[in-house]
Amino acid sequence: MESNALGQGHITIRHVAIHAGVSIATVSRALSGNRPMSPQLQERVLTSVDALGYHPNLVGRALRQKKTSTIGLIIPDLENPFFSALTQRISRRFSDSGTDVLVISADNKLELELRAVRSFLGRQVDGLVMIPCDENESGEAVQLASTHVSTLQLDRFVDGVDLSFVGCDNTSGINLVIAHIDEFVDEASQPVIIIGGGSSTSSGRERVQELTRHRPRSLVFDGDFSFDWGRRSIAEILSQGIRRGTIVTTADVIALGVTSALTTTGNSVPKDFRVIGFDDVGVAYLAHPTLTTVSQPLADMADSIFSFMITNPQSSQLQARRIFSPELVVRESSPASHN
Amino acid sequence: MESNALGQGHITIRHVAIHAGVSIATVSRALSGNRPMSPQLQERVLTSVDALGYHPNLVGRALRQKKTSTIGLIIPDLENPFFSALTQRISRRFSDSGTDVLVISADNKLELELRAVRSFLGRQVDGLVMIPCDENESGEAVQLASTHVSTLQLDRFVDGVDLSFVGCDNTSGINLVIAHIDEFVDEASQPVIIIGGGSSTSSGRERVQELTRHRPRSLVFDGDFSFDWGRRSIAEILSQGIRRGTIVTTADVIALGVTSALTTTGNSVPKDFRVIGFDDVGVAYLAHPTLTTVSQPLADMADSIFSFMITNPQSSQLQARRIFSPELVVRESSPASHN
DNA sequence: CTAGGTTCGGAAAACGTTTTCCGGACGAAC
DNA sequence: GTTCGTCCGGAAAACGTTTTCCGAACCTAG
Repeated sequence: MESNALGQGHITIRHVAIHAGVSIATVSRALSGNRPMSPQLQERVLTSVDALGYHPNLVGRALRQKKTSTIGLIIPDLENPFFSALTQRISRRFSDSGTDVLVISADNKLELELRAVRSFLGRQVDGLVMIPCDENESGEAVQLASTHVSTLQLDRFVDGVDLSFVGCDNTSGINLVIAHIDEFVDEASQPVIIIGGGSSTSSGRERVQELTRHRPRSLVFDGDFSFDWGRRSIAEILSQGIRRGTIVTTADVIALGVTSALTTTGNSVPKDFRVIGFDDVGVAYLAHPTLTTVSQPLADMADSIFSFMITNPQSSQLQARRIFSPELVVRESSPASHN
Repeated sequence: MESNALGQGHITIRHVAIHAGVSIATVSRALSGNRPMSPQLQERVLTSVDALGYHPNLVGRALRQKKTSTIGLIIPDLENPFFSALTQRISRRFSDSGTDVLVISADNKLELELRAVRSFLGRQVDGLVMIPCDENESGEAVQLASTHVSTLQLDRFVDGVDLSFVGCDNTSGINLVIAHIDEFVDEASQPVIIIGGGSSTSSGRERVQELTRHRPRSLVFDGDFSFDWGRRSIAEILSQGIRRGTIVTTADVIALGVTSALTTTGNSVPKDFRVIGFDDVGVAYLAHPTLTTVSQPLADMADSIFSFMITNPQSSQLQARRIFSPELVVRESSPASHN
């Protein structure tokens, strides 16, 4: 395959310079437009570039410029559709900007998360966006990142670290849910069944906290952000003899597992159990029944991340906290007032 | 945040050398273990490394070593759960290997795909794995990649490019589906309704081709690999007055949209329509009804990619074609023989 | 005691860029 | 005709590593 005309390795700027009969500096300038030059000379250089199929080595460039035109994105779990949607939106937002977004999945493991941070730092990313795995245990990783590069926490934050953050207002999101539930006369002010997903993440904890604040005597089950936990939680609930109620989950993935397990076991949604999710991932409206949930403004969040990364001077101390307001989307799993 | 003890930028190997009172070369060797050295000296160096919080600049290393310990992965659409599952498996497989997997999403756009290739090549990845967006139009990107770095096509391949490939045997997968359908006496050898997802991808095309080979008079609808296309296709089918049949889709995402639209419009699955997917993504068994589908051996595929990338000498011409056999998973959307 | 080998640390080259600095050529102004 | 800018191209330094090469020191064997 090596279609390289010259004997040895890759084609470098030096080869182009020789081919065009100019200096290395000239080639660099012709390509970058960094300094004006005579059009015919530039033309000559560009012809050589094309002829040789030269592509600049970004590693060399990065070393010299101390800048990689790259930001890192660390995701706890790519299989969580909320995170993959977020990833997609962020990439899309950056796609025209000249810096590209490199993604590493931490697979929900603290060790891998830390390794990902180290890797990105070593690779000299210009910025780092991370969704921390754990509110407490991810401190080391986040701390390390933030001391070396402009870092942004996304969706979840780490306790004690005073660092920039982009996310949604979980409290107000839950308040929308509560207000919605209160429309049902039979359920108003009654305890609910709360199925949480990892109280060791800030967003998971915040959502559960706000729920229990409004409905103190609620039943709380805690697991992780997965379909499977949703399923398993229902097994537990049914085994406790519970046969009806309003189930509020802290993520759509959980809610989908919940409705699946409920209908499989012959329980009706929303007749026996109302189910409410959070995030509004794409599959939420495909579920059967379609899922009432709280929708996060992904595009706005991506915009915010973008402007933070682009405009933020490297070592700027300014800590932005951009909290976005979510919206309630009522669907079949907990239909509106008419009960 | 810059906790850097010295005035200027980052801590380099030079700072460590000065701090430990040794040469740069010694620091490098102490860290890499590249050449044996007296334990006490090594100890001294490592102490300085810790004291200063030094982390090697991988850009510098990469430039020198002509190797980045990195492979690139280009995904057409991260929101497609099959691709995100695949991504997750691949990352996981590489996680202990010292090379990390960087992901870029092409957002189903040829232009972004090409840009991603260029970016990865410029960044000197040691290998490139890509799921091409389009069987014909992605040729340029794949070609470009393959002339510069050891490249692997995944799940889909590009026409005309003779290049290594890892994927599943779509033909045998569809044959499993056909055999399954033939168990229904009322449907045996009857035409089916085929809902394809982009005949401009090799896997999409292969699946539809094999289906029409067995069921020549089938109705074929072609769209893309998305939930939404699944939904829309049903609108079209119903508008044609079709009220029962066996629907075979070429991807679970489509099938999920299909079942969703069917149940929403009051049609029963599997009573009126049987629905069959492909891929066996995580949500397939959460759907209502749970989805019959063809399961791809993701872990085996990830293993194969790993060994190709690790063992494959850079410019080795050997073209591996690792085709894995999928398995049929029968669930509620097209229950087994008893009809 | 010397010759030869082995060990181990340092100086410096190399990787592929960008960019600073320098110097030559040219034009204009006095 | 000299001087001063201005323009434009090249030489070379710099970025942070790794690795080759060299040389000093020490040890062993003859």
